[in-house]
Amino acid sequence: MNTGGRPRSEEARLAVLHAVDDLLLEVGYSAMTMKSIADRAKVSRATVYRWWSTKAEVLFEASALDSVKELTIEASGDPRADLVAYLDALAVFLSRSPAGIAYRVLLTEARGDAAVAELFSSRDVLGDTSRPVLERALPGAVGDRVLASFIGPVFFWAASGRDPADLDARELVEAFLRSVRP
Amino acid sequence: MNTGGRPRSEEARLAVLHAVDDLLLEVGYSAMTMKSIADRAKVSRATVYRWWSTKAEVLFEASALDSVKELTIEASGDPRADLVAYLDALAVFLSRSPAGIAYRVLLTEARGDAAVAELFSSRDVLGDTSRPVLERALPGAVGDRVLASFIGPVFFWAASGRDPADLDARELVEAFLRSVRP
Amino acid sequence: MNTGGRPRSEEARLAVLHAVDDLLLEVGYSAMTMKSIADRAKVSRATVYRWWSTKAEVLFEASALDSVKELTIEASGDPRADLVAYLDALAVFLSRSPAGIAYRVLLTEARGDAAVAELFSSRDVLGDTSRPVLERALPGAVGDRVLASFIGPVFFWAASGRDPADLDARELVEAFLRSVRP
Amino acid sequence: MNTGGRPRSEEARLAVLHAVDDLLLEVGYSAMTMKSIADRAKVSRATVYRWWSTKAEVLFEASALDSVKELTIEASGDPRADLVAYLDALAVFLSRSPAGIAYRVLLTEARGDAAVAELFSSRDVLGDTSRPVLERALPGAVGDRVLASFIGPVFFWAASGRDPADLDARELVEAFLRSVRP
DNA sequence: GCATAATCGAGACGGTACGTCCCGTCTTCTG
DNA sequence: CAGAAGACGGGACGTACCGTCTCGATTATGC
Repeated sequence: MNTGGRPRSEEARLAVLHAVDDLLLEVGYSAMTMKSIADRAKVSRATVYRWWSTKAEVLFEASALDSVKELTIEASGDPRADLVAYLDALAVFLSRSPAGIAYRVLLTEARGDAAVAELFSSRDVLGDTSRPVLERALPGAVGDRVLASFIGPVFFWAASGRDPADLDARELVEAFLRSVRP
Repeated sequence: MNTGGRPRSEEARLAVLHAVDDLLLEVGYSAMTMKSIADRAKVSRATVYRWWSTKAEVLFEASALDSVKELTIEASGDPRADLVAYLDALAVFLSRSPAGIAYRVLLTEARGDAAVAELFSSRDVLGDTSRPVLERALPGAVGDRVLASFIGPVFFWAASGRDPADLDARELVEAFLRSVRP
Repeated sequence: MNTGGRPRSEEARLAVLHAVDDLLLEVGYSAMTMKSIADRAKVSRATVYRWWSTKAEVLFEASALDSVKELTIEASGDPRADLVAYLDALAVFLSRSPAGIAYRVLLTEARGDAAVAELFSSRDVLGDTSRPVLERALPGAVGDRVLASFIGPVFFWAASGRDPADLDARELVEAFLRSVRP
Repeated sequence: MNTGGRPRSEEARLAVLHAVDDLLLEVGYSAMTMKSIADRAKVSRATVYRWWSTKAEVLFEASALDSVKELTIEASGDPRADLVAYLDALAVFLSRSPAGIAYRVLLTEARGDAAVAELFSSRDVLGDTSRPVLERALPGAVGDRVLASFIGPVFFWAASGRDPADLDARELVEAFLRSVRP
């Protein structure tokens, strides 16, 4: 058996992923086309299609790694400070980071596009990154409801286009903690 | 003076708005095209363009009226019950109602499309409808932060595709009230 | 029986006919639209359609009168000079006059458009105007073949875009006369 | 160096040229649209536009080769017979042949459309094909005036919709020769 | 070193939506 | 009634992108 053939160009792969990041910020999701991605990456259109079926897929791969990286909070020893740090990171992520913008866009796309929904089924970025932080502060009490109460306010703030700088994460965490501990 | 001209067809207007509602649910926002709207509404494409510039605009008009209607909670005399009713209505709105789906999609579209962002600047549906209900329960204390804490959890729940039936609005309201009243 | 009603506006009629003449020269036949005619004539589109079915019809009416006028040669007493005068008039008509341009365009349109062909069946402008002049020079000898020999060279000259000033009508008439009188 | 790219489809090219020929006869020039050409040729509209800017350009290419072919008269040894043969061919060409119809239509279109006029500047089909035949009969005497006298009558005959069968080419040639040789 | 094989670029292909323009018809108001 | 205004359904315009394809050129592997 011949396992030969020219190997995939890592250079091309990275060029595409970076192009997608750039274009998302510059022109937005709907104005970003497979053609504009290929042109920006200086790669042929066929090369993009060879490795990704849709722009949602490219975008997902482009943001997946960054998402976890940007939302991972090291344990500082002070669980309450970690919660504040997480919300701060989340606010910036959802409002400013290409990966976070991509996350919001793809989440919206997921409704009405089963292929995109499928991408999310394998990985719950916000849940996976927030749960450890929450567990440190509230051991054993972290269900979906509590998680939504923690993340929701910041998520809504970012989604509705408000400035993350106007958020007071410390105040939000205190309110959150009051809400779970009567 | 001649004020002439054939009057606008109300029939055509409504057909378009209904077509948009239908298509949003059936095929989703990005697969919905101006052509498919016109075809579904049995209206010429030019007629759609005559009155709306983009599909975002049609969608906004189609959902604006319904949005307020679906989120308006009559004062029952029990402010706490009204909060519960609002969150229930909000969960259904964001997860199931065409108007609510449209709201989420347009909000995402607003980032990176100034024209869509402009549409929202004139009308803050969630704020306008929730603020009166909150004011009845917490007179004088309703800033943006409090509003985000109230709405956020449900918004996140719906945005991440979770079932609104699994939400316990009563519990959410109690947690919310604990968070604001130390 | 009611014979009342507002009478047709002669002003509008003339405005349309002049607009057609102007547009034919300025933008050519195919770029001339019913809308541009109406706009140029400062007349409503419906008014144009009320009196003419197609732009070919307007053009025909606009050029019919002028055509005969421009090609009618008074008998000078010298039949040969009249032939020269006719060819000179014909060259200018076909190359420069709006009516003549219209004539050539409509003649081409006639092939493949029965409605336009119909317009010509009632009136043979070139035949009607040239025949009397020819009869004066060659009594009794004017068949279609002779007429074609007389008109043809100038017609071809104009049709192929050559300058009418480069034509020597006197020489053409002499050649023509040599050709018919052995 | 990469000179790559999928090669042009000769099949598509011919399908378009034939479609144009067919449509010209069936529906005429103005009713022939770029869309109808593409549909008839079973080719995408973009493919037509990729290679030709306007329907005039397609039509020109479709008729150019045939035009010369249909109007080329082999020297028979009898110059006078060759002139008759040319006029016969010309009459059929202008009245019946798709290429000839196209020639007449484009010539009319050339007035008022500089792009079409440009097409003709590179190639004078009637002049190029008739001049050699004329030179054999009248060596050294073939100017534009003589050429117009030779071609004009047949051109007018065809342009005004008369039947080419009613033309007597032999008689026309004799008249022509009388006109040039006193 | 030389076939094999997969990648890469370039760019044509059939297709579809875009937003615009004009078609010819209509509906309403004004003169 | 005529005429102006202008909306209507329809359809072609020329452009852009879709996803697929067919090339020649390149870069690995394995004989």
